[in-house]
Formats: sequence, structure tokens, C-alpha cells
Amino acid sequence: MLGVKPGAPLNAAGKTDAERLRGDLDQYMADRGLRSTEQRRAIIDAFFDSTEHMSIDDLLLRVRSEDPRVGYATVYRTMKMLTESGVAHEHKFGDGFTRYELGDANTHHDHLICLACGSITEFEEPLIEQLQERVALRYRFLVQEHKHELYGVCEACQKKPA
Amino acid sequence: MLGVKPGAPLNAAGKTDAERLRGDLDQYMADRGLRSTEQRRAIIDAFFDSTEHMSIDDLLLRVRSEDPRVGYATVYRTMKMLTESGVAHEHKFGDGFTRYELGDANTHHDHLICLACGSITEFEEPLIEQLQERVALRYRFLVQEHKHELYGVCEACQKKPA
DNA sequence: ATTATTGCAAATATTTTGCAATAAC
DNA sequence: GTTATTGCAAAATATTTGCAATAAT
Repeated sequence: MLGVKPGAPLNAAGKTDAERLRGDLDQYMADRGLRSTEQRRAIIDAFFDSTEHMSIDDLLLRVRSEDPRVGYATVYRTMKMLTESGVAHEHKFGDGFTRYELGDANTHHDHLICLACGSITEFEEPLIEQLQERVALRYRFLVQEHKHELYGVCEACQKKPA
Repeated sequence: MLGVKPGAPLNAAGKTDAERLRGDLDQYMADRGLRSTEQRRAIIDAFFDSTEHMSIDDLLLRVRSEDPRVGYATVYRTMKMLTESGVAHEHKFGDGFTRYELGDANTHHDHLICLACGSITEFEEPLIEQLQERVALRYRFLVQEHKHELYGVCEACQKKPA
């Protein structure tokens, strides 16, 4: 259990979400004969180690600090694999960069995006999800995914001098 | 009052939303010495006449059916002007195209996007907006705009044979 | 020995921009 | 007559892809 943050929440099986997702990924790759390369391992490590919402450039920067010969295309291809396996989720917050976060199927959350500093905060509000389901029912719309994002100014940026 | 749909809802001043927005636009353009050209008039007419959520290509197609010599760049530039004046709102629903709708400052609505046929339905749910404000308060976040979109399958597409 | 993967460069796709020609004021 | 606007082509931006070389199985 090296590299696991002390105090990370454990689930019933005694594993962190990240550990479970890594297991899912190994399974996914094994199932279709995908290979574990040095580059992939480096990118996947960078992704799992990161504070969330990394862009391709963020990831590449990190990975290249250890191994400068990793190419853009490999990062794109690896993150596409993670997305398709459900291990990562893609987000487009409107700054032109696709960002990735851990694909936690169980805990759904939405986002507050600060237009001043770019910081991204997660929020959960089950009552909104509930009302959302009611809206879907009203239109007999089958929801597959949703996006709920509030854009504005975070607390810290409000306090900064103009 | 030519070209106004019969039965369109009128506001206090006896004008439709579209009429009011056209007035706003005239004001906006006059204020900064922007000129009324044939191309702009054609694009603006196409935009106002349209069922909502037109892409640049949709607009260009319409405009070119009347005047084939209008260029892409002019449509982009005109829609940017409409967006900056608040007369149009931009949306990116994830299919790679920016779409535009009438910028109705008073009636806020959100969207259901069908992934099968691409249709876009608007919905309003004041209770969600209310809860959203509460979330913002909880994080002391100053909301400037928001995006709430449900992606899935619309009623019509659910009924279609697979 | 196979075949998935890599890195590069070229291709895509959408939007933006420089500039000379044109048209609105 | 000024100066905003147009249309074109080229640039910019983010992402994808073809392909020969490489590396994992």
C-alpha cells in the first residue's frame, strides 16, 4: 500500500476510490490486450497523483519533468483510454482546455468555476439532482449525463484588491 | 409591425421580446458608430427569424440562399457583435459547434439535449435556481452565469425503433 | 514473432485575424 | 472623404491521425 495518502477514506473492501479505479483500469486493459508501457504508467501516475482537473498540458508538463521524451499524442491517447474505461471523466469548462478528473461513479458532484483565478470547486446538492429528475420526467427525457456549472468569482478572488 | 408573429407574447410596452432586442441592438450599434450593412441585416434577420439554437453554418446557409457572396468571417463577426451586445447568447452543447439563441435577460432557462437527434428543449425550474443560489451562498461564490444541461434521449427518439 | 504503442509531423476542425478592396456614413 | 466593414486566405488553437520505428507480449 505504498503511495496511498494517510487518512484517505476507505470503502467497504478497505480500498480507496483511487485504488479501486486503478484495479478497474488494470482489468479493462487486460480484457482487451492493451499494454502497460512506461509512458502510460507515467501519465496514469501523474493523473492519479494530481489534485483534480488537470489539462493535457498540465499532465504533459508533469510527465516530462521525469521523462522529457513523452509526446503530446500519447497523453491524448492515454487520457482517451482512461475516459473510455470510465476511470477518468472529461470536462470542458470553457477556457478551451479539456480537463480530467477521477471518474467516481458513485459520488456525483457539480462545479463552481472561478473566472478570475480559474479555480474549480466541487459541490453536491442532492435536492437539485432530485428536481432535475422531476424535470426529466416532465419531458419524458431519458437523462444519460448532466452538466451543472456555476461561473463567477470565488471567495478568495472577491477579497483580492481590484 | 410587419413580420411579427401573430399571438407572440407582448410585454408592458406592447412589444415582443424580439422587437425589444432589435431596439437594444440598434441602440448599441448607434452608440458606437457601427454600421448597418446588407450582410449584417441579412444575418441578423436570419438569426431573429430562426427557430433557436442556430450554428454559424446554419446561419450562413440561410443567408447565402438569398445572397451567396456572404463570407464565414462576417457571420462570425456579426454573431460576436450580437453576443457582446447581449442580444444573442452563445451555447456550446458539445457537438463542436457554437450555437446562438435570443438573449432574453428576463426569462432564464436551461436545456435538454438529445444525443440521438440533436434536438434542444428548454426548461425552467425556479426551485433549482433557488437551490443553486443557496449553494453559491454556502461557498460565498458570486455567480455570474450558469449552465445546466441534461444530455440524453428525447421522448421522440425513445419511441423510434432501434 | 506478433502486434500494440510511440513520436513526429501532417491533417482536422472551428474560430480568429491581417490586409487590400469596398461601402456606409 | 473618412473610416468601418467585407471577403479572402492565412494564422491560431486544440485535438486527431497516418506511418515508420520501437517495444511489450
